[in-house]
Amino acid sequence: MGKVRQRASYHHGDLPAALVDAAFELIGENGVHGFTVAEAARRTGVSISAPYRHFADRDELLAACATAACEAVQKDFEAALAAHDSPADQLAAAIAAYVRFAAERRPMFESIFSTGLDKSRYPRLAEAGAAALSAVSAPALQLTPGGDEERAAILVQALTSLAQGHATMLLEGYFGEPPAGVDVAAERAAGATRALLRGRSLLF
Amino acid sequence: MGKVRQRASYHHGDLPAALVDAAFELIGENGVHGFTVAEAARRTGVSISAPYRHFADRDELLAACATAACEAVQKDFEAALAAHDSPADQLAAAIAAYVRFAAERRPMFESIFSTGLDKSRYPRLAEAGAAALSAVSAPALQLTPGGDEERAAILVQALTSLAQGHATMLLEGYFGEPPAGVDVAAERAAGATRALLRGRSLLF
DNA sequence: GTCTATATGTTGATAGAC
DNA sequence: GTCTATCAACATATAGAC
Repeated sequence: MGKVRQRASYHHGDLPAALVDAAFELIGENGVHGFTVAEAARRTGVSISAPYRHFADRDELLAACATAACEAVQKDFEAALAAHDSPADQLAAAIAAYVRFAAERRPMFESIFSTGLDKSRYPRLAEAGAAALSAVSAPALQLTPGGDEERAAILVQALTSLAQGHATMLLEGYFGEPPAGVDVAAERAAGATRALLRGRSLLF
Repeated sequence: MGKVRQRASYHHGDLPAALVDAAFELIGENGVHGFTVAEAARRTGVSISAPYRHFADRDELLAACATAACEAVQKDFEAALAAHDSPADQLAAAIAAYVRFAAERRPMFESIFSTGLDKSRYPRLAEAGAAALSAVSAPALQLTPGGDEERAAILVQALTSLAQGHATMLLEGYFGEPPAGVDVAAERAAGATRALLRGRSLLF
C-alpha cells in the first residue's frame, strides 16, 4: 500500500523514463529518423517543452535510450551465460542471444547503433556499453591459451563482431523474414561461434 | 577533342550522378541524417526542384546512392580476389577489403546500411547488393566439402556477417581511431576469417 | 530539363507565467 | 516541473513559366 497515489499521472512519476519508452515506440515505428522530441512529448501526454527540463537536447534523450538498451543487452548476455556450463556453450548462447535481441527488441538495438551519436560525449553510455561487452570476457578468457588477457581481448573482439554482423544482416532480411529468419540467424551465429572458437589459434 | 563542350555546365552533363556525389558529400559530413535533397541541389548548383525531375523523392535518390555503393564494393571484392590464389587467401583479403571500404568510403557504407530503406522496393538496389555478395561465392564454394551449394551459401553468410560486424565495430571506434584502427580491424577480420574457415566443419 | 515561387508542414529550442 | 506561446529555420514536394 502507498503506491496508489502515483498511478494517477504517469509523467509525474518518472517523465524521463516515460520519454525513453515513447522514444523506443517511435523508433519501432519509423526508425531512429521517426523519433522526434515533439512527438515523444505528445505521446507521453506532456507539453513539447517538458522534455527539455530533463534532457538538454534531442541527442541526450537518444543517449539515454542507448544506455537503457545496453543495460538490457547485458542482462540477456548474463542470462545466456548462466544457462550453460562450458565456456564454448556459454559464448555460443550469448552470441545467439544477441542476435535475438536485435530482432526482438529492434528499437533498442537501433538506439545503440543507428543514432550516429558520438559515444565519447556520453560517459554513462560508453560505460554501459563497455559493461555489456565485459560480460562475455570471462568465458573467452577461459578459452584463451595461457589465460593471456591480450589474446582474450582479441577473441572477444572477433566474437562480438561476429555477433554484430549476424544481427545486422538479420535486420537486413538476409536470413529470411521474421520469425523464421530470427531462428535461422541465431542458429547460424551460434554455429559460426563454435567454428571460430575451434580455429581460434589462427587469431593470435 | 570533342569533349570540351560538356565541361561548361556540369549539371547539364549528368545531374543524377552529380546529385549522388553531392549526397555522399553530405552524408560524409553529418551522416545520412545530414543529407537533404535541398542541400544536395544547392551544392550541385541547381534549383531545389530540379532533383525531382530525376528522382521521385528523397528515398529514391538515397537508393541510387546505395546502388552505386554496392557496385563500388563489388569492385573492391573482385580486386581482392584477383590479387590472391588460394580460396582462403582470397576470402581473407576480400573480408579485409570490405572492412577498409567501410572506413575509407564511409558515406558509401552508410548509404547501404544506415538509410532504413526498404530494399525490396528498389529492385536495382537489391540486385546490386546480391551481385556484390555473389562475388565471394566462388572461393567459398571451393572450400565447401563436396562442393555443396547449400553449404557454400551458409559459409558465405557466416563470412559476410563476420565482415559486416568488423566493419560496424570499426566505425564505432571499437578497434581504435583511424588510421591505425583501420589496419587493426582489417587484420583482425582477416584472422577471424581464417579461424572461421579452419573450423568450418562446425557450420554445417 | 531547369527555374521561380510557393503551399504546407514540421522541428528544435527558448521565454516567461504558474 | 510543467504549461502556453512562439520563433526562426528548414524540409518536401508541386504548379506553371520558359
